[in-house]
Amino acid sequence: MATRRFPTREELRVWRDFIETGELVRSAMAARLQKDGLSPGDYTVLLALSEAPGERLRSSELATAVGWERSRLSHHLGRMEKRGLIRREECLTDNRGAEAVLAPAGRAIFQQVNRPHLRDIREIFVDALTPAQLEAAGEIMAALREHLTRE
Amino acid sequence: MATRRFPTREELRVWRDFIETGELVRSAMAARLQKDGLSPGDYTVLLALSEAPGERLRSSELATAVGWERSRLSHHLGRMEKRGLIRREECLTDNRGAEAVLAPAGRAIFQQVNRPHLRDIREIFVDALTPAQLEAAGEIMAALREHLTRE
DNA sequence: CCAAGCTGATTGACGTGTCAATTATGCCCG
DNA sequence: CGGGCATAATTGACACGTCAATCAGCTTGG
Repeated sequence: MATRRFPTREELRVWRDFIETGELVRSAMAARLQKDGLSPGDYTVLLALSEAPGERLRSSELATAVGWERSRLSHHLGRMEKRGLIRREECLTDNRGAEAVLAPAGRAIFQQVNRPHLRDIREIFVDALTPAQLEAAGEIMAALREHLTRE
Repeated sequence: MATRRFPTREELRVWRDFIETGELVRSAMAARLQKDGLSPGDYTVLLALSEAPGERLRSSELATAVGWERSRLSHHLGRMEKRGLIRREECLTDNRGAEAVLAPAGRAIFQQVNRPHLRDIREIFVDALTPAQLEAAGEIMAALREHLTRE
């Protein structure tokens, strides 16, 4: 079969569903986190720092750990620092470097939020799908990623 | 089997893959549209207006057509108007109302961008998946949506 | 050694999205 | 008819993300 130039109506429908449902799911999760005053980004950063040795990471390591651009992380850490969730310290081994350190308030809110958040993942995502669908979802995401990075 | 309290490691992996892959795919598409100077939001609005009778819609109809909150639409239309992509006119039948009208520049850019965009959907999304995966994706999105609105 | 270039991180400008407040008009009931 | 409530839309404040520019410190080849 020759490569079709344009998607069919049905393919287009699935594409739009993919985009819109993704937005719906993310915003549903964001709303739940927001009740405890955290954004999804906040949670991501707090999780990474919580798991890091000494609850601290170089900015660049943190950036690759969460898959963000440096600049995005820098802005986000600035906001989190202002709220007292993290501290910034200079790096001893490289004077250019900066380290982000989990602050007490950050540790406290993370511990308070983590288990409810895991339950929310189950309620919003896992419980919505059959085991077969969940497996298929994993494969679909892998295929999309693979295809994207292959270009 | 009793309802598990927390997701398993594998379920968590799929959840994170779902979120991250969604972001990857959306940003890949955004990058392609950006080459023609359009954001995904711009495209959505231009598409809706192009298909509307008279290439015009009441703000509230446009909002429900694209599934946005009023306020978001208002901000976005403001930016698009500043760039000359749309015009705003008063509504004759309801003095509170406003209509968004496709401007010549908006029509031109949309016609220029639409076919390449459809090709991009095929390249980024459709071509990455087998027909079975595409069908499964549709069902998974439907299940997630259904589950969300059911709460 | 030291200038040139690379790397780590921050900053500013700007587009985008949400929430709450505001403005203006329509509509209904007493 | 007119006070009160609903509705249409906008606005302002702020969080978030990207891009390009910047700055400081490391590193290396001539």
